[in-house]
Amino acid sequence: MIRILLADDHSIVRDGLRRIVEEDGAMTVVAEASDGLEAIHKVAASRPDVAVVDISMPGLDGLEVVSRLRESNPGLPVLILTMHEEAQYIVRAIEAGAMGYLTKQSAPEQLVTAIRRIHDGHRYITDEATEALALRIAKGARAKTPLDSLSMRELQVLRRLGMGHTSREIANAYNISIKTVDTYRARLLKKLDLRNNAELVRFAIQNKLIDS
Amino acid sequence: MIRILLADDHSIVRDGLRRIVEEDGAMTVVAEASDGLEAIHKVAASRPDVAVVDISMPGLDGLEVVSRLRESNPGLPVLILTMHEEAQYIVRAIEAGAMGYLTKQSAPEQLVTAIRRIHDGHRYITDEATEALALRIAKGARAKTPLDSLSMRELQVLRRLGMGHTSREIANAYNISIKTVDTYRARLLKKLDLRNNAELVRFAIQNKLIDS
DNA sequence: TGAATTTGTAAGAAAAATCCTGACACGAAA
DNA sequence: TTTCGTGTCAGGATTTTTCTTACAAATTCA
Repeated sequence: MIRILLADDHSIVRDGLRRIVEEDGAMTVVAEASDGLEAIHKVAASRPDVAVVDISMPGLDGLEVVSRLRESNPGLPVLILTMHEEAQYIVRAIEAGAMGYLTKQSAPEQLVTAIRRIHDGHRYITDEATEALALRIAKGARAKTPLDSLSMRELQVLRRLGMGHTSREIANAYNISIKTVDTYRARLLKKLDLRNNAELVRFAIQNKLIDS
Repeated sequence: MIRILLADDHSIVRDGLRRIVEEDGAMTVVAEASDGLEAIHKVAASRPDVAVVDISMPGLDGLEVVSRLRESNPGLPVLILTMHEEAQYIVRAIEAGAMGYLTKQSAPEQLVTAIRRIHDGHRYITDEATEALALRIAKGARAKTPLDSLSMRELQVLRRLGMGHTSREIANAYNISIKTVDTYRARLLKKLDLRNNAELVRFAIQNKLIDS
């Protein structure tokens, strides 16, 4: 029996996922979390075999959760679930240490397959994801879009700023100093050649980092 | 047996919803759609008793779908599902003619309850939604779009803020005090129910006040 | 018509964010 | 091995934001 932790901030979605997973007799959801921090705590408490984590959650986002779990539970394979099919996230997710990446557009069977695969120690990456990854490698780390030049932290901060979060909120979310957030902001402005928050927001929207 | 049409562009989510709904023995999903247009076609083809429609879909969005169904199938009650808990959408959904409004943060049982309620000819609005609606009505009875409630100056300032201008620049442009600009900004935030510049920018972009 | 509200204008004070400069450790790359 | 990018943070000067209050003129409502 594969023991699973589900993290998604939409309880209806989470519940649906649980039913999909449990319909396969060999899997069971042992814990659910509605935000990143809760996910981390519940992993510690219920020691699942696999974690399925939505990328956009309040508090700690999915990427951050993966990073942290990588440290605290190196053996735990994490499957990233997302609504965004943008390639950006795929690469980030893999970099952060996710073993699988699945969009919610995928067929339900893929969820089950993906869980089984990563539980067996393999990676599960959808075709689109593979393509994006391949492309990335083919281009040889050469920055195609300005987005590629951003580090993970920078991307996270950009996303949050785009959503209208204040430096303080971001600092709290990631447990870092406001000053640090400030530094990322400065680096973002420089790298993206923008002048202020308004332009950052516009950039984030244009690049579909946030939903409209 | 309540016959349901499900429209959501994420098939995993859709599948989860279907399982939730069908677990209740008295409901069955007779059609699924992954975008707005498909939803409208399938309503015509399979004549469901209730339509459950996600608000954010490619092509026609949920609100548009509701509006159209209102014309073509006046008797069909529509439940709007959304990830956004923002008040804005609630009001618009009701205006568009939705009989129910539910966020994905809601408990799964609420979905079943909501479907049953609107099938019985009632409305189903969550408490948060009700509150938002009441607030809206209490505040500014009319006001077709929030934009209509803005004065000329406010609109000008909104535009500039959206373009990334600082209060100082705006003050200079119109030969008024920074403090005055500041007042407009405060009034904008209040009228539009926004919290900060980032949201103002987003609003300006969404309402096509600036070419992004 | 008279009362209430909106609009355009602005100040003061406190809190928060921005800007700029510098720093340091660490790992990866050149 | 030196440089570069990243993640982290600080100090201090400057701006911006936030909140509150104010008031006359225009407008709208009862």
